[in-house]
Amino acid sequence: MDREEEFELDGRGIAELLLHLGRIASGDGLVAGLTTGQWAVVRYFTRANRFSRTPSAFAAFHGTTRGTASQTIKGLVSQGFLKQTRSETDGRSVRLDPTDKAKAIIANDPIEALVRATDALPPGVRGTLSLTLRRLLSLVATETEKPLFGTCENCAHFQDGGCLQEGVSVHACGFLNEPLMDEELEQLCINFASGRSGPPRTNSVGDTQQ
Amino acid sequence: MDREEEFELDGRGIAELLLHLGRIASGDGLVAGLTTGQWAVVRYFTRANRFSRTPSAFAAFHGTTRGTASQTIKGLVSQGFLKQTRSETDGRSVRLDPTDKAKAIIANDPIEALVRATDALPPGVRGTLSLTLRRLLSLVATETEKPLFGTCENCAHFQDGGCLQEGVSVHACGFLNEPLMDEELEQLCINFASGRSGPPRTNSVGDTQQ
DNA sequence: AAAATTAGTATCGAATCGAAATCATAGACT
DNA sequence: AGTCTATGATTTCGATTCGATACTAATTTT
Repeated sequence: MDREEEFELDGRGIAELLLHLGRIASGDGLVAGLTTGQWAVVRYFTRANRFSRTPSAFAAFHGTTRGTASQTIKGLVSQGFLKQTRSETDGRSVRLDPTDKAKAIIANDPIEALVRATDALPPGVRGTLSLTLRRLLSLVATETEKPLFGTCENCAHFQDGGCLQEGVSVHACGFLNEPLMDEELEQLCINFASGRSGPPRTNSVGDTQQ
Repeated sequence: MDREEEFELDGRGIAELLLHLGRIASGDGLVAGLTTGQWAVVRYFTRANRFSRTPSAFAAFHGTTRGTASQTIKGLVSQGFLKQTRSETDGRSVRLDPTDKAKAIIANDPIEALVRATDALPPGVRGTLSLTLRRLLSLVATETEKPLFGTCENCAHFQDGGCLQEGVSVHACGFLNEPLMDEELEQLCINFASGRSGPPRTNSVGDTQQ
């Protein structure tokens, strides 16, 4: 059935291909007035959870310095894509939330071509690709000693309260001792710790207070 | 058997993951004295075939302007990583060949962490990944109207001379009307045209002069 | 209270990049 | 012949980026 058979590259070929694809997909310079670096910031702050929406967390995520991150963020704040609020518990820290303008411009993200191409993959292939890329990222992040970001779904700190009552679930982060809202469970977190392997969020045996 | 099950992202999640992996894998700024952009140039010119080792071809490949490409190349020439020779057939064109110094430094390529991680994948997974990435690149390149580079293996211009005698094969490029050496068959080419689907390099039916 | 750590910002210089202009060669067409 | 257009490469310029460094302020540790 399938045309194109017998196409297997070595590790280096795949690594170069992956880099090239990322480069092509992120577009030449300015798209919709934002540079490649600015797009990365907007993407991050619309994807990260509230604990991770800080300049330092972004710098760690993106593998750059805090100085550079601070500068790029400053530009986006002045353009109205991010809104800065000081932390109430820590006088040094600031949190940056994406504005409606940021959420709107995501539709013009230059990587949309890659998004569409990926969505067009067969579901099974897409699932395999997720897993493979995730595994590669884990290996590379470990080797280069960079923090690995992830979601609650397979985080060791995640505490699943199970289905409490009437379809209302209670979850929490064991690392920060903070309750989590449902939509936060799939946001990126800097405090991610690999470990949780169980099935995703169902009532199984646990000591759920029911 | 496998731990981590049920991990499937949507198209956007995968696209962002892919970009992030590429970013992390290509290292922070300077590695071994070369910048990210310079590494991309060195990689390209050690991988491309002789028809494609020009500033313009690299610019097309990398999705940048000829001016930027020319500048980066100039720096690498003066550092002794590339050697420039003028074309004999076209007075405007120059060809850039990687020096031994370039071939040697590839061992310190910052993407080696990703290369190792990819090599550690099971062969089947690696094959699937090759195909998937290749397909994504093809879709994205088409949509963004960028040239798609590829190798002779599945190029429509490839003319397989078959096994002529004593294990000596004769191949040629139908687009440039040029004979091809064996090691050139797996080098990147800017004149790649998708189309050739047959099995890789065996005697089948063709009008081979035997 | 002092020292060390952390979060964020500011500054500076080098490098990057895109846009536009420039130059030389090649090819097409009258 | 000649002219016009297209192409390959380079240069220049200005804006931006980035990393390194220094710095301020708040927090934590000792």
